[in-house]
Amino acid sequence: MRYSRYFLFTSKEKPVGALNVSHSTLLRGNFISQLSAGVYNFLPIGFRVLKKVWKIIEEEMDRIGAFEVLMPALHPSELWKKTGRWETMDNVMFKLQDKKGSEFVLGTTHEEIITDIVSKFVKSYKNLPMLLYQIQVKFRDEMRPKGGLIRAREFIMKDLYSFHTSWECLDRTYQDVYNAYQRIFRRLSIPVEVVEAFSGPIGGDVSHEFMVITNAGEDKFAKCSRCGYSVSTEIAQVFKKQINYEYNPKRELQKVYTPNISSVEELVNFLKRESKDFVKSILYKTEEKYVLVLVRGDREINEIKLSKHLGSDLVLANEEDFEKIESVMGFVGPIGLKKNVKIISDYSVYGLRNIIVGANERDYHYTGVDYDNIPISEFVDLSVVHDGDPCFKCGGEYRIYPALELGHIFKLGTKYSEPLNAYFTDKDGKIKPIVMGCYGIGVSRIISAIVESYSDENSISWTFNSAPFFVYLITINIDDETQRAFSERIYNQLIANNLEVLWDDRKESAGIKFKDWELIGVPFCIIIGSKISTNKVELKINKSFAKTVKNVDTEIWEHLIKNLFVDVNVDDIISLIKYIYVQLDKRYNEYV
RNA sequence: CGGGGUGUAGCUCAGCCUGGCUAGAGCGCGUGCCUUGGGAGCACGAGGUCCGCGGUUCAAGUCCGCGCACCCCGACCA
Repeated sequence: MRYSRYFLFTSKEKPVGALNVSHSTLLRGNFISQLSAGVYNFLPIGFRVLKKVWKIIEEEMDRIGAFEVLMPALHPSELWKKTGRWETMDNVMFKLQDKKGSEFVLGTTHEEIITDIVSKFVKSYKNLPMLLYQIQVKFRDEMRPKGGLIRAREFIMKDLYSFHTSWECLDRTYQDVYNAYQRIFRRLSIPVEVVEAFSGPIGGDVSHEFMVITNAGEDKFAKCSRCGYSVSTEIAQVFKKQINYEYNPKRELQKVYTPNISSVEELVNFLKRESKDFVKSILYKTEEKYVLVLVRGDREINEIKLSKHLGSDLVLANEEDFEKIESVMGFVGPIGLKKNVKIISDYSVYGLRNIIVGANERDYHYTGVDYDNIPISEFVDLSVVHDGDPCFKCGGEYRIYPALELGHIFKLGTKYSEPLNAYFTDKDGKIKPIVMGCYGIGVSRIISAIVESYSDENSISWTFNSAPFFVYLITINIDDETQRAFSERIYNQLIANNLEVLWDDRKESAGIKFKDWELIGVPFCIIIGSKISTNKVELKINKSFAKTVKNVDTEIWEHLIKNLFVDVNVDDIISLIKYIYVQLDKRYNEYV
């Protein structure tokens, strides 16, 4: 590709509103451009990267025997109503109507559609298991899109669905997909952490997330520094026997006047105490009763854990509910509750003395409360995991990492096959619901993840399998006939050897070309300049890319650094680049 | 969905408070000269629905109302 003819318009100015490296550099490098909030164009060079990632995913899906399909983005409402998600996913759906007034939705995900397809054709155990996937655009009306491709309203996703006669069969496929995902991320050189996860509204029991550690992400996970157990902070449990008890000296129980002060922050200031000296009391309503949940003031209740413990959906109590239990919103507490309300507490409250709680009376709190004077019916693990908490598996210490979710795999069971009537006839002639799994990868998000993992403010560093070109060829002075002619020979030879090259043949100053090479993030740079008169051509390697090369193969690395200046011999230059390309190709694509 | 902010040249922004004649700058773009190993220099030039609609006024980019879009913080979120 000749830069002078290409659709490539880089910018040296940092775009306003681009808060993280990937958003900023992808815009500056002209990989993407914004059409609307959370809606992006993939421009030619960005689309090249997308297709590279796409290809790796296709190869790994093929390898586990999945077949690629392409489903519509426009879905009639019927199927979504059958599974109930027309209502439960309403907050992220783009809904629309046709001219007749029939309702449609732009696909947020495709369980309904794929299950419908399979239900129509797959009727026998002989055709199971069956794996189908697609790489396609998804629509989610996020309240707040941000970070460029990281949280978009229209984005590209790989979604695989598997169909089975039994859970045992599903388990095997789940493991296959797990391994395939590991291979995909390894081939793209993305350092992922596999994390036990909450399955959320997609449903099902078991799930794993593939996360990359970065501040640009919006998720967190906890990892034990001793045993390595990784788990989403949404569900991370703590080891119950090792709570960090906080003992304060014992004091008299006192009722104190705290006018209009109900939040922990306000109380901290007003009473000159620390947030861990308070116990938050939150009143929940379950189907049949009220439950008051206690947690130390510097912690937050994890509603997923709480709901699981109570075995019921949760609703926060409202003003009316507080009247019913004769307490006051904002001043509720576990001492002197008039009505019988079940009180359960997070472990973090165990052992606390001289703590502060609401007095169930407007503008009053109790101080000097001891944990064993509160009628707590049980201590349970109910709070959001913190850095340093004891690991559920081994009692070691959790560390909390900020992360970006790239993939998520679920065992769905029959959640979709039953309502959508996807049944098969088994060997024994019995009709049974198909057992399903589903597996997603955020394809466009992967592009941001690669940039976040390896790049800085002014330069991207694509990995071997994601780079839009392998070689960036710079001709310092295109008006110099010797330089131009030599560059052209190199250019043609690179193409003849299937080495993807972007030739910066513009009539621009040298600095612009170097900066663009760095910004665009191509692994190799060949520089044809005035040193051609002393028979030398310079090779450069993207710094961050060099590190990845060094990590995977020191031999290739040694070979490289010996040859940063090479003699003007087209064949030698081409064979050097080709050699490195072939070695890396083997390393990343054959022996993974 | 709550709070805050912004909308003027392709991009980044000034001008608005205190209404007034031909709406500016830097970058980018075009032409010419010069230059070619780290985003050069000089000269000339093109480029505007001042977000939209309505109102006030002799007069609106500027003041008022409504709407739309985008950005930020929070809540929410496979």
